[in-house]
Amino acid sequence: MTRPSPHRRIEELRSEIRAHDRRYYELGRPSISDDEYDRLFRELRELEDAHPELRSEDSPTRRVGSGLPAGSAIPTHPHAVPMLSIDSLFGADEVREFDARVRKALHVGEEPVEYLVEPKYDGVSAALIYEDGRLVRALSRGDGTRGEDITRHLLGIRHVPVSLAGIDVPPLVEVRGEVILAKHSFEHFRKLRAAEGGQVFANPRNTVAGLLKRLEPDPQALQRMEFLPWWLARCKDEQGEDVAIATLEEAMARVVGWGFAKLARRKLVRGIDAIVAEHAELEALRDEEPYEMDGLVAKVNALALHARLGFTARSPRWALAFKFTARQATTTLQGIEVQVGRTGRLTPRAVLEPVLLSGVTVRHATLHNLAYVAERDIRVGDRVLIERAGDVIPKVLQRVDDERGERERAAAFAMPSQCPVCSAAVEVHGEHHYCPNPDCPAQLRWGVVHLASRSALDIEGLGEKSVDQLVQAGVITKFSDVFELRAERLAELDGWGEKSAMQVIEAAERAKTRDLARWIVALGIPEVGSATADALATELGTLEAVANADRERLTSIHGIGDEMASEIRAWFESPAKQALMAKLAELGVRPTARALRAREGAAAGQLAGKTVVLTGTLSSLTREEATEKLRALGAKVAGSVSSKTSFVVAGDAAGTKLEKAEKLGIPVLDEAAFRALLDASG
DNA sequence: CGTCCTCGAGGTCA
DNA sequence: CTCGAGGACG
Repeated sequence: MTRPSPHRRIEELRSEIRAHDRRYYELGRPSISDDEYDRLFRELRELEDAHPELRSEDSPTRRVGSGLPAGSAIPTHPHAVPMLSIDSLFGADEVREFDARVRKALHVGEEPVEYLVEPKYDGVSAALIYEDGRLVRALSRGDGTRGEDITRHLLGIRHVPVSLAGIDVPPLVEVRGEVILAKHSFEHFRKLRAAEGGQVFANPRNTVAGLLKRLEPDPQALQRMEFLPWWLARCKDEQGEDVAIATLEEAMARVVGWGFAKLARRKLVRGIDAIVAEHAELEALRDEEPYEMDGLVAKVNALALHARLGFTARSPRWALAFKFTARQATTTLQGIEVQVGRTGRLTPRAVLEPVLLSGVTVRHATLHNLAYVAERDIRVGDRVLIERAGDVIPKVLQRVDDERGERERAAAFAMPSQCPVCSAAVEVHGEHHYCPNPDCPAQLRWGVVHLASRSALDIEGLGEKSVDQLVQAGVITKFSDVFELRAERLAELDGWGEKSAMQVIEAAERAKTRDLARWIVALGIPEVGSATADALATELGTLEAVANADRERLTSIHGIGDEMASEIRAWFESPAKQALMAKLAELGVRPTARALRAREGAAAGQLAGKTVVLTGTLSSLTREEATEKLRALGAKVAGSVSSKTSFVVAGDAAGTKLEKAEKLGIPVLDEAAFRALLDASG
């Protein structure tokens, strides 16, 4: 095998890397994996190191920061043209008002104005200054009038041309744009950092900001960042006169011609309705975009009109930012409560100044445990960044620095040493704190809620609210009271009419003979959830058999090990639980025995041996129904995607499970395909 | 020992 | 729906 000469190979690598760079941008997706890209890049750098004579100014490797010794602080320079921010608007009405103001100022009557519209990518703004086609300086926004010198950082970024392409490059050019990190790069980076134990940033934007603030550029990290241009701030000819350019569209075309990335979603529209429509379209595409975007930016296209419209103190009058509903928000932490859960676990919970987040007002958010709070040094009074995980559960991501600088901060959060509900001395197990008192009212409350919940006995009319009330009133003082509710007693309480009382009593009555697996779940044995309950039910058949099974029998069941067996034995051997069981039996509780042959039936199903994962929302049936149907066909329905998953059924708004399935190359069925499968097997 | 999987916990709103 | 912790298993 003949080996190409270093010279040939270097040229090959350079052009290959440039080609990937280009595809990476124009398609918004890499044509090869990041690792593969890194490998090519490394090979090129090694070859260049070995053959200094073959180095070239325009090699992709020249982008990487040169590693000069750092000064004490990043120097700043003035912006020749102030770097203002664009006014953020939050509703179609505000956008229409903006347009009305523009048309009034321009005296164009009803004539629609032409706007250049593009996604507002969530990154960090930067200005790149080129003299005679060479990058001489890069500045951050700073305070708008002066920016920090981030030249060495920007040189390390792919697609920031060191020199502008083309023959007719004007002697002075300033291009502004956004330094961003694609979502998949952020993920990669986050995992890497977490593995190294380095600082982990909350989102791509913070990551970029953090990396640009470092005195010493981090070449590896910078290589993953990208630059998307959004404005040509200056373009001067030899005489120092503005080069004649009529529209923003034309200006951006030039920028692309010089070698900058082209925004696939930038588009020219006429009139305000088109902007509103584009906003809706982009918001729908939000999850599919490779970059985080938080809205849309629309700018008046004709540059002559920019001059006529001018600026307010803070922002240009010819540009608007139309934001999407926020998914992350910053708010003030007003307090930290400690909740006691069903298992006695103490969970700190953030009390927040109410803030609007993806369409809902968030007042509380989880703080998980003491370690989580301590690691982030979150204290009452801090400004905190919150997000709804999977657009559902709010959580506090991190503390954000207060612009007003360091203030006196509250004391660090500490877990109480006594249970906030029953005052029992708190015990610590690993990361978690527990109230050890089995009679703690909090445990009773959550225990009853759990027992009545959908996945357990599904007793209608016994939600959190009513359980609270009944526990408070002393109607429920132990689990078995649920099955001894009396209409006369309920009638004494507020909000309980004859009808609702009857309904709950009947629902409880029906619950007595619910399926065995549900009953096992309802008991609330530690470590025993629905999967384990299911296994116990199918293996042992009756509640008595479960209660009497010894360790050996238990651990012989697939999915049950030492730990679970101990918990199960301990539960059934505890005198209090034995009393409970006796009482339940006396009250007529007879869980419906599980037919042991259910397993054989399953084995014969069409989907026997398959593991299926559901994600997203199906429109024609609920998750439970889908799960049941799949089980009936012999499939195992798992909660998370792994290499063992046979296929994934993805409904609307599918989340990370879908991504993972795609990454692992696991087949994905959409709802239609899933229905077809069910029909074919049914 | 690493990988897979289950458990448990946590908002708001209709 | 998602995440971390930790149990089960090969």
